[in-house]
Amino acid sequence: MAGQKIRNMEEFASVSGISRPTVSKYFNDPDSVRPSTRARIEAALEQHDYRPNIYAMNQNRKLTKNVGVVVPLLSDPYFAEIARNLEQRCIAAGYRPTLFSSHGDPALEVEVLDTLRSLKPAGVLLAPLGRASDRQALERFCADVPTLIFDSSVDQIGLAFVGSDNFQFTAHITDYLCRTGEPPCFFEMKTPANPNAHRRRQSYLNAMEAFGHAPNVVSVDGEGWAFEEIGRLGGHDALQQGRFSTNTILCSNDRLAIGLLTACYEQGVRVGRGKDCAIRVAGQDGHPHSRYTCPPLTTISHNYDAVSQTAAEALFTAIEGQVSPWKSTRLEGKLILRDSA
Amino acid sequence: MAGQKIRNMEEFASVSGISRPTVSKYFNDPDSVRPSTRARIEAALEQHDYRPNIYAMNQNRKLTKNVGVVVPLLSDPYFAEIARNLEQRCIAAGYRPTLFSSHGDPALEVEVLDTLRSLKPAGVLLAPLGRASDRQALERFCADVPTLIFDSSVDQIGLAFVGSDNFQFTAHITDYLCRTGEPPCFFEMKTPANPNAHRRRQSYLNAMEAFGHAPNVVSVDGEGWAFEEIGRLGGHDALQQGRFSTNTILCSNDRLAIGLLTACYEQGVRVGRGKDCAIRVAGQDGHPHSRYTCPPLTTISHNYDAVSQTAAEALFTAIEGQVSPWKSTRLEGKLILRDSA
DNA sequence: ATCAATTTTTTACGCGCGTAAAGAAAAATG
DNA sequence: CATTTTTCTTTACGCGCGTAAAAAATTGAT
Repeated sequence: MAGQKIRNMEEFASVSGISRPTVSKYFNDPDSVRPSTRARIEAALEQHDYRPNIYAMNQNRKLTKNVGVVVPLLSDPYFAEIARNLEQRCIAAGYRPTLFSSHGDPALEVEVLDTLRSLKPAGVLLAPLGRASDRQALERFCADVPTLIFDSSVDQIGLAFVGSDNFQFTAHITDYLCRTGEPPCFFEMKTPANPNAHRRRQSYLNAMEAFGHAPNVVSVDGEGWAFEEIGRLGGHDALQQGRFSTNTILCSNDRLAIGLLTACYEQGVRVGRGKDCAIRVAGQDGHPHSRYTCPPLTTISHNYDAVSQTAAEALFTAIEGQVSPWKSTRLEGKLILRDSA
Repeated sequence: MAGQKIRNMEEFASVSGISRPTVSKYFNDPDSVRPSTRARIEAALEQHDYRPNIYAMNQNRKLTKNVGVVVPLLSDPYFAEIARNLEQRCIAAGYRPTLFSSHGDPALEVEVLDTLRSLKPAGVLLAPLGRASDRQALERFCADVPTLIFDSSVDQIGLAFVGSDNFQFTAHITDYLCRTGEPPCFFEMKTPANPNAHRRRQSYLNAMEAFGHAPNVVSVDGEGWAFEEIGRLGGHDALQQGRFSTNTILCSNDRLAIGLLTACYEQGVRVGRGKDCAIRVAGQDGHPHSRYTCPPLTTISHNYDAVSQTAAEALFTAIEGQVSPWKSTRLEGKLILRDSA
């Protein structure tokens, strides 16, 4: 860190003893220059700490190294966690990730895509809002920008889809619940934000039929992304009205389950698999918080690492020129047994 | 949206009938041109949807419209929520926010600041990691970039500090607990990540002295930002070893309380203010999740809106030229009574 | 209508870098 | 060693826009 301050690549090139175009080439891809040249540049880099002006860089490059990461709701730790994971993978692969959240609002999602477009990203990892998304806006965006859809699939949009196998999720945990006690009721939102919810309900119905049990879907009112509150209020209603036909409740997702647990507590209904417990409650997602509910929540967890790795790698190979047909990858979840069911 | 595609400001200027420098002036500040001119530009804007190239824009502007928002841990819904709030305020004020998280890692925090520096932001809203932060790196950054520190104060760095009044927080809730039952023990991490924790402990000691009660600080081991797990494990130990001298526990923060509640559940200790409950537990922060614990957590909540509004406005006025001396603003919290205490 | 103040137009340059082309130098090959 | 291949240097242009300066046009008030 000695020497005078470097103002631009011209100056840096001269102190490093390499021509500017070669230095430019190095910053675009360090492997594209001879090892000895690379060493000289990196030696100079250590002495003079210079960083290329990203604005001048991106202005002329046909493709930037920017990658957008978009999630529907960043205040949901599940998305925050997966976003963090994706972010790290982008950095490791030499890209510059930028994080966006639609905050549950379709209009904001469109705005995010517009902002993203002006960033001229090399690619985008997008978890759409789902049902509320502006389909056409998504399609137009995907036509312009290499976009990989994750978490929640919308038609056959983008380069590919990577997410969890919701059928397997629900089939697996329904199976577990049936084998260990009364068959579950299914607790869900009447108008879920996320298309995954429909798959889970269908999978529940299939699994129950396979077992020869009568299904019981309890759908509760509520719009938006405040799932806990929807689960709590809906849970109160359902409990008071005796809408649960068995002592076991499988929730469409963990956040709904968390709200339902609160409702149970508030009604004095003991939850768990102990003798003294009235009902069992299970969730789905492996939400970061599910470990700390009371009782800790039995759930089926996304394979966070595998989903984000598959998604990131698929995007990167697409960016780097590999053309492959649209593909949907759905990864299995892992049952996490805790005290609630 | 008719007409041919606009490639650059030159073309847009010609279709709008205004000269390019004036159009440029408009995009920099719509109010800087005559209303009639502005109307003509905006009319053209509706017909031709053109957006200036942000890279070319930012390259030459002395000051960009970028604002960095940095939080220590985005997967903590508290920070996610405040980040969302700040983001919206930036957009409303005509800035372009970019969100960063240090993910609890001091090295990452430094990297974030480096990345941010190359974005040449007009200003930064920074919630530092706290104790683990690289003080020197923070100072250097603040010397280069107008930075407003929020949530957790580090010396007298940056333009100003805006956060909550931790003394008031703890004094207020300690007061409540003392008046409604046994005086509280104080449950905290031995080596807290955040300097606010020290203020809260001190405030607890002061309050207890004022009441003439003997204080009892229970400090538990654990490094990092997995507060729930630290609270759970520490809670198990403390409960088993009988380290709580009264039936009331005030936790240094809500996430620790959430972990402690789980420990209580796992040990079969009933929490709440009912006759059949063994202990009372209270938290501090008004964490988004605190409503849904079992029992719902009594806590003292940050004034999210006021903190983010004060922080954002202070930054904007500083960016817009107002020089004012360093100042610390600490906002009071509001007690939220629920069933846990 | 007249004059001053404000705003816009015209003209021109530069920002920092990508990138293309042609020639020089270095490395690899035989 | 001569030859081919690869890499680097030199030179040069352009990207899209900010911005400065001087001239022209518009506005507002007298």
